[in-house]
Amino acid sequence: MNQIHDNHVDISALLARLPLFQEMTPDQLQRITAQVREKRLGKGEMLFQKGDPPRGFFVIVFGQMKLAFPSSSGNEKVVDIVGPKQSFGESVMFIDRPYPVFAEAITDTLLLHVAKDVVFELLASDATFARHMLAGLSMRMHSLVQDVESYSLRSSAQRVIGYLLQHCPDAGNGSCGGSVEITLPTSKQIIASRLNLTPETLSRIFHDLAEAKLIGVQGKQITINDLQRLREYDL
Amino acid sequence: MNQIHDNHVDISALLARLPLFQEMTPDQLQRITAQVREKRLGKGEMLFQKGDPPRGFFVIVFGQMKLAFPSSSGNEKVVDIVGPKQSFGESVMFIDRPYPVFAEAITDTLLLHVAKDVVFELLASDATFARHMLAGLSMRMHSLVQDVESYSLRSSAQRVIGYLLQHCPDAGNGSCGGSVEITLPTSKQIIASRLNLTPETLSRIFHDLAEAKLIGVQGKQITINDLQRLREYDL
DNA sequence: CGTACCTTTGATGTGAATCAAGAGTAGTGG
DNA sequence: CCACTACTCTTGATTCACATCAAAGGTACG
Repeated sequence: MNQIHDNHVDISALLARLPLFQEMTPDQLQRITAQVREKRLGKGEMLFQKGDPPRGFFVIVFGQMKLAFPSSSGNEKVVDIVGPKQSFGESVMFIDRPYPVFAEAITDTLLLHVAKDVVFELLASDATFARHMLAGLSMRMHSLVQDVESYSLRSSAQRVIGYLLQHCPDAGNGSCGGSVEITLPTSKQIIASRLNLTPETLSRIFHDLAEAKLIGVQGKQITINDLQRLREYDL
Repeated sequence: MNQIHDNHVDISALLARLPLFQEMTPDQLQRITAQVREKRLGKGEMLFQKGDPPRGFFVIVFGQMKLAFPSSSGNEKVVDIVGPKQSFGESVMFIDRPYPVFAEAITDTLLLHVAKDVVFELLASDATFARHMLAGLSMRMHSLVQDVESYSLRSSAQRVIGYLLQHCPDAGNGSCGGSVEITLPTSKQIIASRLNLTPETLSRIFHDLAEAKLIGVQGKQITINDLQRLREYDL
């Protein structure tokens, strides 16, 4: 049975596990939960379009969403791929602007929608919440800035390598020269767009890296054979 | 006499004019002011390097700073050009990370430094301040996202045109087809980097636009002859 | 088991970078 | 005030990384 048809979700428990709502009293959590709306989307369904007015932010319970710019000539630029426990749409809440991207479900997805006014109430009453919110936004800023760095001064191969390294489960272990297994979170075309590449280019880069024995590719399974050498690989 | 040598600056008055500190009681403002440090930089001086630990954020009183990524091979990527009344460095305060960019004075500059702990105190005591902070960060996120859109799916000429349109004094007036005068805020090489272009390419684009009678270029003075047609210009 | 989409591979094209000079322009000091 | 130095900006010739176009496998799913 598909998860999308399970109708009982413990919203409070889900929210409590998010960094944003940590350190929250059960009472507060209760008030939030009462105001949260569930939203189910089938694969390929649109949550909002670029230009729509935001009324709150979203948290993914299960599934995957992509945030992207539409573009004339059908192609689109994926800005972010968002998975379970992650949230999106916070920042536009705080400025009176329409969404600058659209959001589409990559797979069947269950979302929670937290209304804007709940957030503003919490902000007024709870300084910890404000700090968490600021930290969350700051994190997102940080990754965006990293992306800008990638797009601006790294080659396509370097961006792919950077992506693989970021997605190593065993993060930060510099001394380990062994092999690591990665499962790509979604299709190669979406990842290509996320990295500002065409699917063709991504395919060729994977091919080249595999030929150089740096990685192995089998569908969505990527094996990094030599973390050290991959990090140092140039061009 | 150069402004950098004027030694008396009314910090409170300056802060009061920033969106971030609007709606603040004189008492609060006083407490902040006491904790603010002035910092003077000569043209070309470095404020911080990529990798330095942040201890607060900065506000520009006069002058100009550039925020940029260093890069092997001398070239650098300018992420932002910041001018008077604008602030920078807020977001890294909220996450325990080093600066992802460096900051260098483009001209002689006077800055105010607001220490991290002052911000956290205010955050705890004043929900309005928290909202302003969130709004400020959100604005910055929004522009970064716009930049990503530009870099990803606009041609170099489109980015230049977008830049010119953004810098029209008479913003938002769609019906006016007349001419507008713009003064570039800094050197063309820095603007080129900001737009992810080489100086050569920017120069050629200006040349082409001028040849098409869409703009006039005289040093830093750009005259937009036909707003309408410039907006529609394609390639 | 066929249709629709994702992925790979090859051939070709092109936008912008790079390389290389020269032409302003601006600060500096005699 | 002019010469000297140091940039910044422009212009042209050439190169290159990546996109585009085209077509053939793979894979998944109704």
